[in-house]
Amino acid sequence: METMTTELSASLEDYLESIFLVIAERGEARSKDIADRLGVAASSVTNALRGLVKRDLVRHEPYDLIALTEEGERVARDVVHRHEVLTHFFTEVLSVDEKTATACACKMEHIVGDVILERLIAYIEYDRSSGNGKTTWVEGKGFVHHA
Amino acid sequence: METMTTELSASLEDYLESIFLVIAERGEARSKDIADRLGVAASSVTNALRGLVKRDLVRHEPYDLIALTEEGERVARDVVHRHEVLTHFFTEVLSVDEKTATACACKMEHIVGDVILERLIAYIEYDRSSGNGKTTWVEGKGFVHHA
DNA sequence: GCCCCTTTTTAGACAGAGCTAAATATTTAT
DNA sequence: ATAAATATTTAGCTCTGTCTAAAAAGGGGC
Repeated sequence: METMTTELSASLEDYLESIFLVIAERGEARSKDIADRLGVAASSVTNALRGLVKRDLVRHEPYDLIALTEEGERVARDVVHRHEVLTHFFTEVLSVDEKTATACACKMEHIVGDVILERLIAYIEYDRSSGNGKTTWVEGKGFVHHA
Repeated sequence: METMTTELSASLEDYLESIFLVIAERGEARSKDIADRLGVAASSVTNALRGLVKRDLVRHEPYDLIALTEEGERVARDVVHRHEVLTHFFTEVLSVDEKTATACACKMEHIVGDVILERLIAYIEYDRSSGNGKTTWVEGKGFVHHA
């Protein structure tokens, strides 16, 4: 049957996410933007684009702008979503600093599955809508609940 | 200077962890045990051992048992620790089922840094020593606090 | 002591993802 | 309009980490 859609690698997810974000920020995306953002060589982008085009997640003619397909945009949004939920959880619930939170989210976004993501979202919500007091991180004490 | 200790890869961390656990369980570890546990070919283990020996994390003479160096044991314990904390957090705090928790922990253990790990530990402790009531996951409702 | 079975290692291939250098397009500025 | 600057692609290399097949080592039973 060969409908075997190989699972998207962490690397390709990163490229896809970058393309999505660059388009969101600048209206269009070229190779160089992606290379700069990811800190890789331009040729690595060309290379990754081949993989993404092959999987029908990206549309791209040589030397032209980079565009996402419907499916590509869907997947990209999903990665971004995972990234945001994780960052949020780390900063809001665990009181971790932005930089550390983002760094970890960047790697975890390729790993975390639906079930855990759902629970993290629920936990953030629970934490936010604290009708039962607030839990905060206190240096030297750990997490503390204030009524 | 070349004292450049390259960061241990996720893959090598997995091998190291397996060696540690097999030794803990059976008293000794051979190639085959590791291959079976990780579900890889025997030759992949031989290969990985080269990397671990080179980094002085493992002692190994051809055809002989596999042993950890002091440093190797330290690193292995650290990986196992991260694994356990993560699994714990997922099952205890997020009420995720064992299998899903373990699967995610297996990947995250190679990623999560000290700061976040510390916070997770604190959160587990906070959750456990609930002198302020208990927070539990309720299907269809999310997390709920019981006084 | 020797044969057979299992384990381990070697050898060689391959895929993924990165790099540099060189070739080729495109864009911009004079 | 063309030369210079910039961007993109190609070609070829490297490193990990995996695999399979074949060779070599070890261990037991008899």
